[in-house]
Order: sequence, then C-alpha cells, then structure tokens
Amino acid sequence: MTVVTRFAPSPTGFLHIGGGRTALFNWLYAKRHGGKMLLRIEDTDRERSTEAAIAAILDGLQWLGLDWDGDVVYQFSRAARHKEVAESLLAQGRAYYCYASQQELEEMRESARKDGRPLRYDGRWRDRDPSEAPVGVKPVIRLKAPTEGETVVEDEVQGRVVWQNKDLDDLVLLRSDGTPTYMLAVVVDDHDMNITHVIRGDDHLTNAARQTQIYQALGWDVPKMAHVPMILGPDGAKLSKRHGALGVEAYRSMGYLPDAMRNYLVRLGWSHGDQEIFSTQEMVDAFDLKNIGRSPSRFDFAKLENLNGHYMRQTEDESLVKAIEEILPELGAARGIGSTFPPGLRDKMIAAMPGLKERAKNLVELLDSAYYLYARRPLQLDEKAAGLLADGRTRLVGIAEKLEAVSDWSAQSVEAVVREHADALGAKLGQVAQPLRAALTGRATSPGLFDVMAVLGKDETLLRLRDQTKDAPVA
RNA sequence: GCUCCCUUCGUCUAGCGGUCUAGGACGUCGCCCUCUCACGGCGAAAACAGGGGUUCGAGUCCCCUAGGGAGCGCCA
Repeated sequence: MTVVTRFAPSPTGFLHIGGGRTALFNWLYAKRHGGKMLLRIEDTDRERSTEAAIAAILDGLQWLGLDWDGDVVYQFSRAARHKEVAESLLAQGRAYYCYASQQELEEMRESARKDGRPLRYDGRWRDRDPSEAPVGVKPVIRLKAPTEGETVVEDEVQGRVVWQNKDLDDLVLLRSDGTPTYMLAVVVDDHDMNITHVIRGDDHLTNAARQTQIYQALGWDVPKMAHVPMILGPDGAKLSKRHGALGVEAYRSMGYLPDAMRNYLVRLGWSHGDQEIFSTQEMVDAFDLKNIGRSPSRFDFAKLENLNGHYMRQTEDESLVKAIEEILPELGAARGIGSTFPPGLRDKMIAAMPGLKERAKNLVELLDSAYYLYARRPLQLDEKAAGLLADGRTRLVGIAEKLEAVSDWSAQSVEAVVREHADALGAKLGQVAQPLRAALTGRATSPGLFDVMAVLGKDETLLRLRDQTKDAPVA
C-alpha cells in the first residue's frame, strides 16, 4: 500500500511554526516511504478563509522547501460530496435532523456548566419523530453516535487512547445551511483522497475519536493516525502572537535559512539517537513515527540561532549573498543600501564572506557585520570603536605612509607592514590592530583585520585611515 | 466543571527492567587558540516532579497527587 499523507491547514492566517513542523513531518513520512503528500486547504469556514492566507501558506511551504503532490485540494469545492455523504447517513438512520436552536444549545451548555455536568448536546432530537419538527426551522444533521461501549484510537504516537462513548455527544455533520462541518469534511476528504496516514497536531486528538465514529458509521477504514504534541512558547505557555507564533515568513525576515529551520523543526519532538544535524536526505532516511515524543516542546530561539550559524558557515559564499539579497528589500533601505547590491558591493560581500559568515548567527547579523563594506566615509564610529581610537590613535601615526608604499596589496603584505609597525613601536600587535580596526570598520569587532584591509583595497583603506588620523598629535 | 494527553539538566532530547555513579546538543561558566569578535578544542556546573506499589532489581511497569497541555461550537 502506497503511503499517502496530507497537510491540511485552514487558511485563516499565516503558516505558523507548528503548522510548518506538521507539514515537514508529513512530507518526511511520505518521502521516507516513497509515497505522496497531498495538500488540502480547509476553507469551509467562508467567513474566515482568505486568499491572502492561502498565498501565505503556499509561500511558507515553498520557502521551507516542502512540496506536495498533485493539485491543491480546496475543501469547500467538495461541499456537494460532503452533503451527499451526510444525507446517506441520514437515509441509513445513522444520522438525524436536529432542530435545536442556537439559544437552546446555549442554554444547554449554560445549565450544564452551572450543574458541573459535561458540556454536551443532550440528544433531544435523536429519537424524536420528524413530524414534531417546528415549521420554518432549518435543521442540522447530527451523527447518531453510539451511546454505549467505547471508541478507540490506535495512535502511532500516543498509543491506544480510549473514550467512553457516553462521554461523546452527537456532533453536527451538516449545518442548517447545508454546508459540511469540519468533522465531516475531513473524514470524507481523507477517505476520498485515499489518505493512509493522518499526521497532525494533538489538539486534534479528541477529534480523532469523533472522526473515528464517523468512519465507523460510514463503514470506512480509519486511516493510521499520529497526533504530535504541540509546540509551546519559550515560557511553556501556549504559543501566542507575542512569543513565537509567527508566520514562517517572519523567520525568513529574521534571516534564518530554510535548511536550519527544517533541522530545528525536525528535532523538536522527534529524535534519532544523539544526532542533531540532519541533511534533508538524512532526515528522510531516518524519519519515523515511533520516535516522535509524546510531550509538548518549547520553542527555543537560542538553539535555532546556533543551528542557523552552523548552516550559514556551511553555505557557499555566493549563495549566502543571494540569500541576503532575497530579504534585502526589507533590510536595505534602513542601512542605506537599497533593495539590491550595487555590483561593486556585491563582489566585496562575496570576497568578505568567509570571514563574515563565521561570526553571524543569521542573515540580518551577517548584513550588519558587513557594515564596513557599505559604510560611507567618514565612518560613524560606534562607542567602543571611538574608545579604541581615543586610546590608540597615536600608535597609528606613520602607518599610512608605510602602507602607501605597499605595491602588491594583499592580506599577507599588509600584515607584514602592520606587524613591523607594531614592532618598531615596541607595541603588541593588538595595540595597533585594534585602533586600526576601529578606524577601518567603525567597530571594535570585525573579521580578521588583514582580510578586511585586503577586501577594502588600498585606496579605501588609506582614505579611512587618514580620516581618523589627520588630527592626531605627533607621537 | 467534564474528557483526553503529557512530566529526564534552564531548553531540545537519549534511555525501550540490570550495561545509569543517567548520555548528547543548545545555552551558561572556566581554560586554550588569538589582532577583536566569532569559529574550533578542552573542561565544569546542571535533570529522572512527589508519594505509594510490582519486582531479586525501576528513569524504564502500575496507581495516586501535583503541575503543564489539548478538547468540550451549526470554527477548523
């Protein structure tokens, strides 16, 4: 049997981190077994579904590098089929019309709450004769769920989970306007799409029981289910907009690489011994449902940053520059660059990348750490750099002339000159290198100084040096 | 309130009754490397929620308590 998984988001917002992981798990499982992952947009809530959300979800998946098989299925387009199934259940006496009004339902819940009883529909129309139906009221169709015995879900992650049927009420299958509820639509679609494995968040665990009852009423096979625990915020509370419940596009804007994101996500809730780093192929080869944990996990930015740093260091210099360019429209203006790199700057970025990528944890930091490449003279020194220069400006006197004499400008030749200068002063290299770094980059930290000088080139180096030393007192 | 799920270092986790004086990773703190910051290397502190059982033996199985999470819609 070919494995068929599906990712079924509802388009009421962006693709958040938990959804991204669910998609990844479905994708990995399908790939692992040479199967397919289908994408279904659960847009039956016409009020809240939006085109923008659909676009954001598709973009998010694409950015994460997750693709799907076949065309996107829009659940709403299958409403007629859902209705047909609900009516067949009605015809078989496995469902019934319920005429209870919204107020009645509300009162039911209210009194149950007051008496400390479970909040459930009381089945008041379950066995009533249709002739008692109030005129002018459009009924819903409810499932005639079993009242005795138990409903069992054999979950691939949670194990065997059992509900007493008396605790489950008769859920609505078809609304009074004839549109299907989520509960019905999911079952019908998963069945019609030949889904073999339903991998989703464990907020659906209770739904799994109710859906199982629908499958049973229909006489259909229940697909394998795997309910994966939720991702919580850093403080252990439910992910809210304030902490972590961001769309994946927000992570792109923060400068994370999709590779790092995937690696971080796959290790959140799933493990493979002590392995931390997984290439996509390794994930595919190792992924299984058995090693998904059962407890919720917290989102930890520090670990994501670390992983992202790891992947940045492994990424080709040119690719990294391209990755920055993709988010440059969002970042460039504030840094005086614009939305694309001028050719000269782009070349310098690539040349400086080996030294830069060692030091940054995300693309935004990477771009900021390249400040010295796109800074305009005279440089704005930050506080530490200013301090360094105030302290060591005198040790720079005369070095410009020595550098002027260098004909073959390179990291090596320039290093020799700076070292010689420090020696002549009886100073340690750092005592010269630090103020020099401050003068050339405007910062107290940077890639190796001689690499900086090499990328900057002789002219720019000397201009920046003179900007900062022209007022220096003679030593 | 009711139902269901969960509980190993701060965090992600390994552990599938004895090999656990509990391992790895991130983070933290030292030291080394060093022109700064990183990277890298070495090292340290840091956990089986609590209580009962079962067993020759429990982090591993069962029960209870506590804590956390999810669900209880004509939302998905």
